[in-house]
Amino acid sequence: MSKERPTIADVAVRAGVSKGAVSFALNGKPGLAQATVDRILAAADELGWRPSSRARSLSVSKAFALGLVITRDPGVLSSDPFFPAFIGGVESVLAPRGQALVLQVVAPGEDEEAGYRRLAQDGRVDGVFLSDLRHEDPRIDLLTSLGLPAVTLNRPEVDSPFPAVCLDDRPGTVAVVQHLLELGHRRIAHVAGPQDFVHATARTDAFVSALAEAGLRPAGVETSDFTAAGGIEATKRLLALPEPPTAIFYANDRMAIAGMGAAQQTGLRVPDDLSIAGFDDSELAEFVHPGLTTVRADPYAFGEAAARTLNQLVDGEGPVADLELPPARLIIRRSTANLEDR
Amino acid sequence: MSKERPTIADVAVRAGVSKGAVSFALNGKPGLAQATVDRILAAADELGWRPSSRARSLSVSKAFALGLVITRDPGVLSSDPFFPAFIGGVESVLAPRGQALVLQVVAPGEDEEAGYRRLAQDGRVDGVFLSDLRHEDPRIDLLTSLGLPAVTLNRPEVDSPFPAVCLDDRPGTVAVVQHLLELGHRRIAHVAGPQDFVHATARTDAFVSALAEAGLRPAGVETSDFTAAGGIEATKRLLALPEPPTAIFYANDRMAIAGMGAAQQTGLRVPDDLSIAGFDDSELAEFVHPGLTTVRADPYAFGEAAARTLNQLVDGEGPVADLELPPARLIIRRSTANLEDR
DNA sequence: GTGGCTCTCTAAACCGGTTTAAACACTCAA
DNA sequence: TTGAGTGTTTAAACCGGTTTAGAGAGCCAC
Repeated sequence: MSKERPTIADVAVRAGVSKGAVSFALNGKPGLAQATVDRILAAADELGWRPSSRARSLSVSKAFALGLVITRDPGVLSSDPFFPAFIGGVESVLAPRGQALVLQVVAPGEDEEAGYRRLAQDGRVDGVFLSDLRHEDPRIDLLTSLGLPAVTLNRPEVDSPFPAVCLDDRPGTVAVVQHLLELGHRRIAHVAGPQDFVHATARTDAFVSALAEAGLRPAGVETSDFTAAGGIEATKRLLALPEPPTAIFYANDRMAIAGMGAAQQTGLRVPDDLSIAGFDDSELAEFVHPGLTTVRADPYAFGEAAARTLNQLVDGEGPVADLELPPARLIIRRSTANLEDR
Repeated sequence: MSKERPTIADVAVRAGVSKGAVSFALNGKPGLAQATVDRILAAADELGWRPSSRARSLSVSKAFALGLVITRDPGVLSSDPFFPAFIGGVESVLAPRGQALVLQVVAPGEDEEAGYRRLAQDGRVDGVFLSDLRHEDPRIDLLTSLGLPAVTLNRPEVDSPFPAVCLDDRPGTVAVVQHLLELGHRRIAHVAGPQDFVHATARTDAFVSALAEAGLRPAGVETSDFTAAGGIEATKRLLALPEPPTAIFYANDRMAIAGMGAAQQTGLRVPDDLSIAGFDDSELAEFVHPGLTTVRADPYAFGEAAARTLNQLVDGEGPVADLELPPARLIIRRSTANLEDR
């Protein structure tokens, strides 16, 4: 029952033309009589022929695929709201073009470099998305030397030959701080992400400088790791300070939700005793109790934009411009409240 | 600086042999003198040559890639703890073999069939994982007619020519019910997943029959959609019953956590007034307040097993047996408590 | 010396497309 | 009648591997 797939030669025979003619017709190249084109396409249709991407890949030296290497512990990845939505956005661009997305998950301990190397040297992808940028990110040089086109998610600090698609976290962060200030908070702390990540430090920096603008200093900044467990630890340390904060801004929702649980466990009421804000607007943020004030980005649109930009680069039609997406914005829910309300 | 990649011909010249010899040496085929093999491998090494997977694909008619089509709304996918971990497990098998994972995310409304068709007809993958099995799942027939090897995640109800890798949800579900019964609960309700999914009904059925075994009937069964919003709606309906449940078992953690928030919002205390249990043991389950009693499967191991099985099938060495993984098991936390404790 | 055997190795076909150079058919102008 | 020009089509090379049939070389036995 596994009918052999027809090849271009079958179509050629059926239409009474040469292989080359079929190829021309399929790709809309000029030089064929319209009648011939019609006849060829009809024959292809009748045979249900679709060109083998394997053969095409070989002859045009393109993979018709883009790659995404996710360097993250699979366990932690589970509850990361970013990638699934991002991938959805990427797919929405790739699918209509007949491209595929090649995914690679490497645990932090493993050889991340090897992941990119494999993708490049096997010629499996035409370009990759560079996410979770780090300071002095070695991957920029790696990809340059591999000759693999890439798009960076946000702008790296090192000199980069690659276009960047950017979603500025800072306005959202600043909005959180202002919101908390307006509510009367003065002792505001921050649970940051790992400081080797550019986006983590961006949020931290924006937080600190927004406070500075109001003449305040952070009530505490705890560096954590974006995980729920880490969020709890950081929360405990902050609450144990001689002058504990009245509000905490977390660098992601997961830490915020976990931190909120930890605070509640110690008997604190949120938001009466402690205001809490997160970052991501993950699905649960709206539905935990109380609903989490957070910052919403649009990872789906991020994925779309990144895929489009990477394709522009891969297609090689002129220089590719950086792209700035609408910034993340504040979503106010019940987890933050007026300091006087208690 | 983009040094042209060396080809097998370059290696052949350098080693002073024919292309065929290089191929033999690389693939460990017999018939070459050991000295020659060494010389060839050395030459390949010096040139940094790795065979192009494009060319290999074409000549051996294999893609060296497996496919996963995820039919789910990207927004909902965000907080699904299953796939990322599953993919991590798959990768752990694929990476050492030099295989790639091709991912496709299609929104429920879109043409899911087209997703599989593309993967098959483009010859992009050698086989696919069939997840989220549905009743009378049309994809079994589709893949059969496409001639695309597959492995099903759990056993489909329709006759299937594909091996199944199974992780039984029922023991975990039964354990939840028994746990709640032991705590003294008699009015136990269930928030189910969409009943067109096999795994959703499996949990529901196990729930109902476990209760029946104790001579009880469900205090209510609300079918929902695995989302946080759906979990809240279902919870409200259950709590509005004339005889509301004292315990609710949710078909996944996301609905459970959201439902817990909803219950708390109405003034109910968890677990004092209402016990809550989930399913998945997602990262947040441990850290919400109170910690969520739930059922833990091992999606990473699931991914490993599925990838191994699919590769066996693709490699075509004899019949492939179904595989049964250790069942999910109960994790008891603070969200469930003795009925008398209040 | 010849046939047969084993051990190495190579030339060439092949996978299924794309692309280039050239051939062919036809018209039109000189 | 010839030549140039235009439009259409094809044959063949090519992408970079794998695989098959067979060529040589060396050795042994008869």
